[in-house]
Amino acid sequence: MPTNTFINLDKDKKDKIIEAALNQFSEKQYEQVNISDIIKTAKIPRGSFYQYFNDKEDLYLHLISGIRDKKMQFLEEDINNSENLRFIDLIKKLYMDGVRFAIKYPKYVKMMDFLLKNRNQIYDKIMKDNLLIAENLYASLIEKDKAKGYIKKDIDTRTFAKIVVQLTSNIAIEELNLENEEESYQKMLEQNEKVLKIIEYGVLERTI
Amino acid sequence: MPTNTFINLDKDKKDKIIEAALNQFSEKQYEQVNISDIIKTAKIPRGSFYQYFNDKEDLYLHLISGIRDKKMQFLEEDINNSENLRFIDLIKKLYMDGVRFAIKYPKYVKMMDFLLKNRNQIYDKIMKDNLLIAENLYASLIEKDKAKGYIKKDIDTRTFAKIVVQLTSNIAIEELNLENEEESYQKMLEQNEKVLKIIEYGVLERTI
DNA sequence: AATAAAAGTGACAACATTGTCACTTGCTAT
DNA sequence: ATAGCAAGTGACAATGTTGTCACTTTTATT
Repeated sequence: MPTNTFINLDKDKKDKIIEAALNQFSEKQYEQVNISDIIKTAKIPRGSFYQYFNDKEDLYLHLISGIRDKKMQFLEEDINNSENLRFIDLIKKLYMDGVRFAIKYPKYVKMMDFLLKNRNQIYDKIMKDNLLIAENLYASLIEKDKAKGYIKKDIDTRTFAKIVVQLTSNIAIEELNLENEEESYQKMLEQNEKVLKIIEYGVLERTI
Repeated sequence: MPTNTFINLDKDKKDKIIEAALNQFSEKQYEQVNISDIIKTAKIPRGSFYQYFNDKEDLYLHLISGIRDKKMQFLEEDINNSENLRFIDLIKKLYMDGVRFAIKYPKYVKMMDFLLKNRNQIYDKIMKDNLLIAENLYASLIEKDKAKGYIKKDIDTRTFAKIVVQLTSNIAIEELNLENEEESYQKMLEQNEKVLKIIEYGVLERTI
């Protein structure tokens, strides 16, 4: 956790530091980022950095926690309504809002992308739990939908949940192109549609 | 590429070096591996290393190329028979042989796993092409199956191919447990069955 | 204005790692 | 046996990075 000294800093200075860190972490993977670059960009002396944060990890976790808060604001409503929706429709909504989030905060998304694609200690610390929470949430919703007769009972719940976690966190992000927001948005949504269609109905021609 | 000096080394010494490198690269990600550890384990002097290889990347690419050769031996037959099989059955076979490979050469698989989960420059150099080749091969097979009426024509070929690449390279490997080969094998196959069943038939209850 | 506490500062030691180079050893062909 | 070439060797300079610490400056309190 950052020190109180950092918390009490005036907003401008705080922002400057966060911004500098974000620039680094959205361009390189965790191990490649070094404190020297951050303090150079933020124009703070070395000693100050260590007065604000324990080390690189401390700063990183602080950034991640900020991102998580922002993301929650976006998704809160969806999750509150999860009772009323079919699982597959909830996924669609979550996904659409995820795309909105990606467009609004591209650096956050790039930073999270590095995290997702770099399985290191920090990944374990942050994501293992989160992905498992998502997987568990999905699993319970899938079970409910099975009970309601929306989803085939002979589908393995766990596997289905894993697939959704995998695909939503991986495939569509390829389409994210910061140069052209509107196009990105369209492409990511389309990609999502196509993936979910396969999940919903399968690929095999019915030959009955 | 390794130098001739390395190529001409007697097999024992070569193996010792390869083995030492493999141990490192199957336990840590590329950036985390350092030459000092490798030469310490292989018990060769620093100068020798640089007489054999240009640098870490040179050694790494050499290892990868060895792995690729080994893997090809396993999959050759499957791919030669790809004409006669439905796409979905080819995937099943490729996958089963992939599992056999994983059991037989666990360190190779762990090393490749690090590569897959660490999107860096080297990943781009090695995998981008390979995954794209796989995706393209899959896409062409999917198209053929569509023509034959095995796969629904309104499925997006590219998306389907991407999903297969994603899922086959990610989900089942979680089950790899080097402590218990037999169990690993069973679990990985089961996991594969479940994933493919969802892809084949979809998850939605038919409510017609 | 004096004092104390908090914040800011940057030089520096400690450490880690890479690639080189001058030297040594071993091998081969005459 | 010896010249000449290939291979082996490890000390070392160069580089990069981290975290600390003694000192300075600023801010708050009386």
